[in-house]
This record gives sequence, C-alpha cells and structure tokens, in this order.
Amino acid sequence: MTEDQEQQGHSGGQPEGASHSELRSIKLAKLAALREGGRDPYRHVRWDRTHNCGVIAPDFEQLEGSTVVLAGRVMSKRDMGKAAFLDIQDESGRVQLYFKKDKLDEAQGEGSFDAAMQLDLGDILGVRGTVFRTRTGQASVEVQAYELLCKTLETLPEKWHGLTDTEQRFRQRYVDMIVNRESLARLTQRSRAVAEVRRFLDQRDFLEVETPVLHAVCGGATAEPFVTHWNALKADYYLRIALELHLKRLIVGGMERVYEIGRVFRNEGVSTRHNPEFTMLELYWAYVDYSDIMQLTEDLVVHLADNVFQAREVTYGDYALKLEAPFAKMTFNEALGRYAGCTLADLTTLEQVRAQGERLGLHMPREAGYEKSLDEIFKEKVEPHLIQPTFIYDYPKGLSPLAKSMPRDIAREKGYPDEVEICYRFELFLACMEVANSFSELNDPIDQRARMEAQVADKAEGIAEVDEDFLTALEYGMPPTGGLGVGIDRLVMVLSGTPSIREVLAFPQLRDKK
RNA sequence: GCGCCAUUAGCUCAGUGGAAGAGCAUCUGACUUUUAAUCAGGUGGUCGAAGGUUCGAAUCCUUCAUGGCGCACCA
Repeated sequence: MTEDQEQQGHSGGQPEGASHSELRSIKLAKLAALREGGRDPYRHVRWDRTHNCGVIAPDFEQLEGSTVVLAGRVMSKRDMGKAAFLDIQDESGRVQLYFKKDKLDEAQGEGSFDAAMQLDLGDILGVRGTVFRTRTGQASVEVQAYELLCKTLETLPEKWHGLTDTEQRFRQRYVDMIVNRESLARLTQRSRAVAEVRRFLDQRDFLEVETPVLHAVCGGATAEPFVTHWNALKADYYLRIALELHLKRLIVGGMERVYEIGRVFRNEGVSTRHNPEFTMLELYWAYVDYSDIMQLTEDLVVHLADNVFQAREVTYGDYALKLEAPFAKMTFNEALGRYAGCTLADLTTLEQVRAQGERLGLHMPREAGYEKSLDEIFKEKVEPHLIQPTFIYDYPKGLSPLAKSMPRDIAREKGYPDEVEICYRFELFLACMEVANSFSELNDPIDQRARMEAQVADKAEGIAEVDEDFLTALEYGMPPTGGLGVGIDRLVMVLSGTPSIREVLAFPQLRDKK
C-alpha cells in the first residue's frame, strides 16, 4: 500500500469521490467511526445554551472574555492546519468559532482538534468557549469544548450562491431555510403577522372559533371545491371553500364578535397569487355595518405594517406602496367612471355591458351573464389601477349574493340608477390584488333563499345545493352584522413585499414528482 | 387546460453537430487570527426521460415529466 492509500483507509475505507452517493458514504463512514469511538452524535437529548449565536457580535462589549455555551449548524470551515475557524448559525444568526489545536487538545483531550476537523458543513455542533476578538476585529468564540449534536448525511448547497433552483427550494424548504436565511425570516414574519392578527382582534373582544373543514354542502363563496369521501357515512363531503356560513350561525346563536383564521380549499390552478389551499381570516361583528368593518380593516393593515413589518412603505415588484391611513375610498361606480369611462347608468342591461366591454377592447365571453360581464370590465379596466391601498365599495348586488341590498330610496339618493341594485359591500385592493372583502351581511332569510336558489339554478355558478340549515339559522334571526374576509397569504405578500404567494407559504403546492 | 422559457457533478453555472468543463463542496498534502482563507494534487456525470435524424447528438427533431413566467379559472 502506498501512503496515500493507507490514509484513504483511515478515512473509513469508503470510496473516495464526490458523487451524491459517495459524499454520503464518506459521512456515513465518519458516523460509523464516531459510534465506534463511543461518540454517537444522535445520542444527545439536550444542550443547555447560555446565549444565541446572533448576539455575540452585537453584544460583544458586554460578553468579551466571558464563557458562553452555544449551539448551531456548521456553515463554513476555514482550516489552517493547527487552527481553524468555523461559522455556526442558529435561529438568531451566525457566529465565528476559533479552534486552536494546542489549547483545545489541552482542554478537551488529545485528538480533539483533529476530530473537529472531521466535521462537515451542515453538522450541528454544541460548543463552550470564550468570547474574544480576532486580529482582524471579528467577534468570535474560542472553543474549549465541543460536542457533535447531530451528524449531517447530506451536503449543503454552495456557500456563495446558495440554493437558487426554485423547484428544489419549494420541495425541500428545509434546505432553503438553512442556506437562504431570508426564507426563514419571511416565514417567521408570517407567523408573527398571524399572531398579531389574533392579538389585534382579541384586544377588540373578538372570540376565536373553529368550524368544520368537512362540509356536506359547500357554500359561502363561488368556487370549485375539493371532494372527499366519508367512509362511515358512505357520503361525499367537500373541503370548505369559505368560513362564512358557519360563522354566521354563531352570530345567530348569540356570539357578537367572532373570527376564524383557517385553511380553505379551492379546486383551481396555481399562480403567483393563488394556492389551492390558503389561509383566510373571516370575522363577523354584530350590530355594525360595512363602514365600521372598513375602519377595522384599515386599522388592522396599518397595525400589522407598524408592529410586524415595521414599514409603512413597501416595495412590491414595480410598485412603491404607501400604507398610510386613510386609504383611498371609491365607489364601484366611481371607479368604473374613472377608469372605464362608463358608469352603472350606462350599464343597466347585459347588452349595454357587452357593448361597453367591446368599446373598451375587451373580449366578452358569450356565455357570461350580466354580473360576470360587468365584473370583467371591472377586473380588466379598474383593478390594474388599484396599486395604492384602495377601498372599493357599493357593489352591484348580483356580484354579492351574501351582502345586504341598499334600499331603493337610499340608492336613489346616492345617484344610482333604478335598474341596478346596489349592496353594502367593499373590497380592499393592494397592489392591484383583492386582499379583503366585506359586507353588511344579508339577514333577510327570504331574500337569502331567493339568491341562493338562483345561484343553484344558474348552472354556470357551479353551486350544487342550497345550505338549508344556514337558511333555517337566518330564519331564527341574525342581527344586523358586518363581516370581513381577508386573504392572509396575500396580505402577508403585500406587507412583506413578496410578489409570489409561494414565498409566504412554507410548503407551496407542487405536483407530486413520481 | 393553453403558450413561451428552463432542466449538464451534491450546489452555482459554461459548453449550439466532432474527446463532457469550471468554481464551490468533498478527498489527500502544506499552513496556529481566517473570513468567498490560501497553495498543490485527486475524485465526482444516465447532460430530466424515451424515441428519432446523423458517420457522429448535451447540442437538431418528436413525445413525455417537472419547474418558472404569462393566459384561463379564481381570492
């Protein structure tokens, strides 16, 4: 045997090389050696830390010379033979460790330094050491003792470019989080935002509730549901597409302020703004109307900007958003007049809507009815202008089957044409994206039944069945109530300046790979 | 569902018809304050998959898979 071959043998007798399986074999050999030496890295159950890695540099003045106990993942290694620097990171940040052969071997035993040089990037290390500053001024920890708390068998992505492959970032979010710390930060921020929504509502005496995810009858929105099967009942059930109908039942039952933050499921394609399962906040507040809810919504958005994201100005793609109250407010009708050059008075019939749509150069689908066609004009001509926070309110009734209608005399006073019924509804737009939807809730059980039955009759709406129990609940009487739905993912997107919904989801929906 | 683009070593990327490459990681050696450490020498490939064209294909063609972006559906 040559000297080289002998030395390879010492590293475990595994094939030398760098294919994925070979890299793994080398680490398995290191693991086996550790276990043989009675140092199984997986045996540890706890490691009591005195500090987080991220505080060593900023709190250096207070910490200099003191002994600290830290833990973290090895992220880089600069080995200089008889001394080495390793960076470890924990949730709080990174710190540089200094290993010095003579000192470490003296403190922890002969061979400690050489064993430390067998550490791989990605290993999780516990250390005890002294805080000091290197010659170049870098706050560091000189290690007196270390313990391998977990051995990695995989190879981390490159230290400089990191992991950029989008597919792998989403499929293996844990790797993304390790090497792209902004991903960890974004998901942390999302968690804080949701917690802050709860705190905000709890302070206002709202009750958080949980309602069923499995629905026998699907309602509360117009969307295609996912269908599942309940074996014991031998019946198909639906994953909920909205929280609305159950929350209103709780209002009927006497809760006066309720909310739920929960996952809803819509059987649709994915895009930068859509994930088939997403998180919705819905709240209902008895005895207030949509204008109160508008104020609450504005307060909530600004509160989150101040308390979680610490910024009232956000760069969102090409947009510079200013989240300053009061937000712009415009009626649906005014918005049409301003951006589409026509108002509801010009849009009282399907024929007129089609004609206006064509005048504006829009493709108006033949099968679309009045409401859908009107919505087409709004989406194409108005939404692209709603960059800064804007409340659009007073929608045509047809677009809002769960919203209370504005009485004819009031609508006439406000200048709406008699032919178009208006309802008490608003939506909040941020960066041209609908983020919140609110109504003064329809509590007329007769009207609600008529609208729901019309939806079922209109095959295009795709609603199979009326939720009879919900209608019964309304017959028992629901007080005048303001309601709100907020797409939490979208709100976090905007507030964090993240133009893709996938980035604010820990595990965005991807096709199963084989 | 439709269109465009992408897919090469563990990671980041070159390579447009003629011998599969680089950097990082990894392995070996040197180096006791480095920080993208440095220096020297190695290993590592089903070029996304399957067909086809060609003397010859990572490269051209077809189909498929996955992803991204846009459209459609939708919040």
